[in-house]
Amino acid sequence: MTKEKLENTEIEILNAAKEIFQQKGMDGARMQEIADKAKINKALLHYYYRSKQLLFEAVFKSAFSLLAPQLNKVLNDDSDLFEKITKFTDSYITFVIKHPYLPNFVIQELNKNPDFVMKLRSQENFPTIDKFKQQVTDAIKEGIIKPIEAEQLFINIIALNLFPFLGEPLLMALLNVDKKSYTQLLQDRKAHVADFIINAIKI
Amino acid sequence: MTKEKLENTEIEILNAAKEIFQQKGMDGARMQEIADKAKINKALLHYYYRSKQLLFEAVFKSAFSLLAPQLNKVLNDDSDLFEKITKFTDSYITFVIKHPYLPNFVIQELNKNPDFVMKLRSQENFPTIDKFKQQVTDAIKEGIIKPIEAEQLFINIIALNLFPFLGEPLLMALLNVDKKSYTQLLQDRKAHVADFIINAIKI
DNA sequence: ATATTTGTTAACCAAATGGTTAAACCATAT
DNA sequence: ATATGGTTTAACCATTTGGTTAACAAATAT
Repeated sequence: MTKEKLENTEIEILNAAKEIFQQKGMDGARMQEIADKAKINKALLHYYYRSKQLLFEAVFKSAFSLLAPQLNKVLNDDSDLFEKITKFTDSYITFVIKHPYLPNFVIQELNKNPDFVMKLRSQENFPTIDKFKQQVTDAIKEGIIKPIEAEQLFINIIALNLFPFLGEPLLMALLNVDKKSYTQLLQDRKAHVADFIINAIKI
Repeated sequence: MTKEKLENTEIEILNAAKEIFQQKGMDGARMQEIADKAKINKALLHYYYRSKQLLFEAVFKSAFSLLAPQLNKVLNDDSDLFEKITKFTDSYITFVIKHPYLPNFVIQELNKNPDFVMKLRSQENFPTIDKFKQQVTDAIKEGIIKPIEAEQLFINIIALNLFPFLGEPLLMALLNVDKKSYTQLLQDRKAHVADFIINAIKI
């Protein structure tokens, strides 16, 4: 079928582009390599996506729309503060195992092109901190946690969860462990990080 | 003087290369741009550094040799555990203000080329975790801090301090703050992060 | 003084790269 | 069967890019 073939090709290109862009970044990626991975002629890339820049943006938006729900688990989930910290910490590692290059890719390309953020803000479902802020304020008022800025707490949660993946090669070298031990270390963090955070803030 | 001129040019090239490579990465950097910034002819880059790869490696090693002492403040400083956490947290932000692109650059290029780590390990002064590990073990034995793996604690300290810079554009967007407010937030972290860590581990 | 080594440049080169074109292919509607 | 529309390809193109060359300039050694 024409329609099916079309969608297949278009999706095949996007998938190939995701792999290449996420591993090599905008600058390191080659259109020919994406075409090879998608097993199509290079001209087809332009037929469907016009230019490298537009293909890249499609990949980036798609990547961010996978990351956003993860962040929303902290920012806009209904569960109790401690519970959501535990849940996020536990589920995030699963997410990264499924998309190993994604968080690094998003952060890296955002750093290289900070104005890019604008294009995301307008997007549906862009995470906001308001609800989380209210939740932290309430928890403080109720005497459940020590006074802390919601922004700082949020940064801490994200930092403790994302950084071990962003800094993997550096940390592996500093800790002098191989890939297998490091993976074990990351698994141990599931139990460790939530405790660490909760200990830091609970009264 | 020849000697002076030579060293001047060579250093001028390295400085220009640092700026360009650290901002644009290996793939995004252009030899011509580096030459322009150093105000010399492009051929001189090759005269002094042979190839883009070698020039890049010189920049990378130089960058890492600036970062290493920072990490050693956590790993190999003689001061008391709580004190060194406070000192590191406080001094790290000053370091990053002086070298804004450096940590991101090191982590990014290490991710893109993990075998690169080998070239660093052999380097003089490469940080190791042994001393810190002993210190944590002792502090636990003395009942000063709760049981915790030294590796996890180290990752946490580095994560909480590095991530706000690595993820700056992302965090600015999520927190919906401008550059000025974000800088203020980072300043506030000087007081906040050490407390956060110490609260999490002290008995 | 002059030969020699070192530093610097303009011009050049081959390969790679993003992008285009024109023709072929192929499913479907008439 | 055939005209029509979107889909796919091989060949091509202009530009960019890392790197080289040969000649010139400047310093140092003899």
